[in-house]
Amino acid sequence: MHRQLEPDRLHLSVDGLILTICEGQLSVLLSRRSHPPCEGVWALPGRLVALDESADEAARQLLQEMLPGVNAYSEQLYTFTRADRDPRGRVVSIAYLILSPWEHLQDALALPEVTLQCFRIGQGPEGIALIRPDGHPLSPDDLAFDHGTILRTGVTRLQGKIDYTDVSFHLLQDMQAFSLSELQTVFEAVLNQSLDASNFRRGILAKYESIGRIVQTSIAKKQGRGRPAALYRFDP
Amino acid sequence: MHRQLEPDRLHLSVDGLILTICEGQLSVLLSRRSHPPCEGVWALPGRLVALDESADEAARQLLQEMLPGVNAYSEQLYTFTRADRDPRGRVVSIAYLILSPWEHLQDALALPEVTLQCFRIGQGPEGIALIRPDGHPLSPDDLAFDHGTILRTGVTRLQGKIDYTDVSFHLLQDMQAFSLSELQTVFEAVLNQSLDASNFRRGILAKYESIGRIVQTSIAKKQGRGRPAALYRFDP
DNA sequence: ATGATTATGGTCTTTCTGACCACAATTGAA
DNA sequence: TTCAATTGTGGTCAGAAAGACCATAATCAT
Repeated sequence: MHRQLEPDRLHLSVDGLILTICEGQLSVLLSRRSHPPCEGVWALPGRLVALDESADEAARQLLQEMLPGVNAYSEQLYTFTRADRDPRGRVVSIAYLILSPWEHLQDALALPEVTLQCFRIGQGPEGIALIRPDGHPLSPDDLAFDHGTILRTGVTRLQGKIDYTDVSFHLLQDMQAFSLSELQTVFEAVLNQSLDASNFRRGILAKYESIGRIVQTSIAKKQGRGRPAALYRFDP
Repeated sequence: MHRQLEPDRLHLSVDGLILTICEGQLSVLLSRRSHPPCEGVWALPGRLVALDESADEAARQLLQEMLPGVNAYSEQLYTFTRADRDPRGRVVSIAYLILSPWEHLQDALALPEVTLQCFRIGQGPEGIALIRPDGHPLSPDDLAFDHGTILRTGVTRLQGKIDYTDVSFHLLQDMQAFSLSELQTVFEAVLNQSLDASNFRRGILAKYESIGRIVQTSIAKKQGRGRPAALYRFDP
């Protein structure tokens, strides 16, 4: 896996920015590097692209290796090409924005061979910060290589497209049976602001129910306190 | 320039999707390939990325080579990585969306060493088509490699961000002295629909004049027929 | 002068948005 | 059991924004 990179050659890698909503907070999965460079530093999971595979395939393969069994939404985010971004040599990285419900990730993270850890993404007026599982804060700039830039780019992109695309549904535990409050939680975590429940529901239903992309399955969920929520199904 | 690509190695290139508004129509600059593969076929201008330069630098360099003296707006569009996209071998291409006022391009296109040609982009219900300078139509799929896909991706992206970013101003002849009709022409060409002049002006001024990004230079342009238009300056 | 043309400002109606309230349906505590 | 707290759902209402449309201003061609 950690074979030497040849100098004077261009290498292509994919890096996965795996985002999820954990306990109501936007979070990212990071792995601690076990080899130089940046040994011991937290980084996005990455992988070299083989000569016969596309970047999309490589990203899917990466996900398979890092989180066996997880089938997540994935889209190309941006390509990072600074010549000095990797001290080993010329490595161009195509970053992928990967979205998955926390419940799916949880199972994979429990596997012994999986080394990824979940960091909360705190969003303040000065930008974003990472909160380690033990509560310790971390700056994006503390990540390996230019992964802090990738993180910021990805979060901004996600925020930018959450309300004119369908990405939010891929962060739901089950897009075939979700309540509007669950969807609202996704929006609030991504945008880092609370939304009015009534207006939110009106907006979502106007956008999706009128064209049949969302239908009420009329099954009432009976769980926590409060009135049980109606469940909906999303048509991707 | 057309040195052999080595097999079993990954090559990185940048392709430039140079868009402009020519005679009120969205247009793209293409070059006819003079060497195999795809000899004689129209293609986006492209260039290999050197080992010591970033893709942004390579794109700027490409522009310098193809259109000396033109200083255009440029942003990364998407990275195309299909393993079989180039018959010569493994070539990953980072596409750049490049926007320039037609008046600037015109000067460069007149130079004898410049071989680019301007194609109108016709937008119908079935997608886009290219109109050669001689009036002959051409499908995007007739372009070399996957350049048709790049073209479609770029046009869609431009349309998507024209009304929440500042890209439109980079298609104006002079963003330091333009009339609102000129800006409206840009919008109409990109979106391929006519807009109400009154509502358009209200929208633009509300978005930009209130925060000082646009200021009226109060110089009246005296040219064609009709009432002379007030000129504005855009602060980038 | 006169009509055609383009620019600009305004109205009016409809739609969308945000703030807010009322009530429904559940749970947990008194 | 009753009541308070909690969560979900529907509605109102005012203000903002968007779209259709008209009126007028300032130029040019004839």
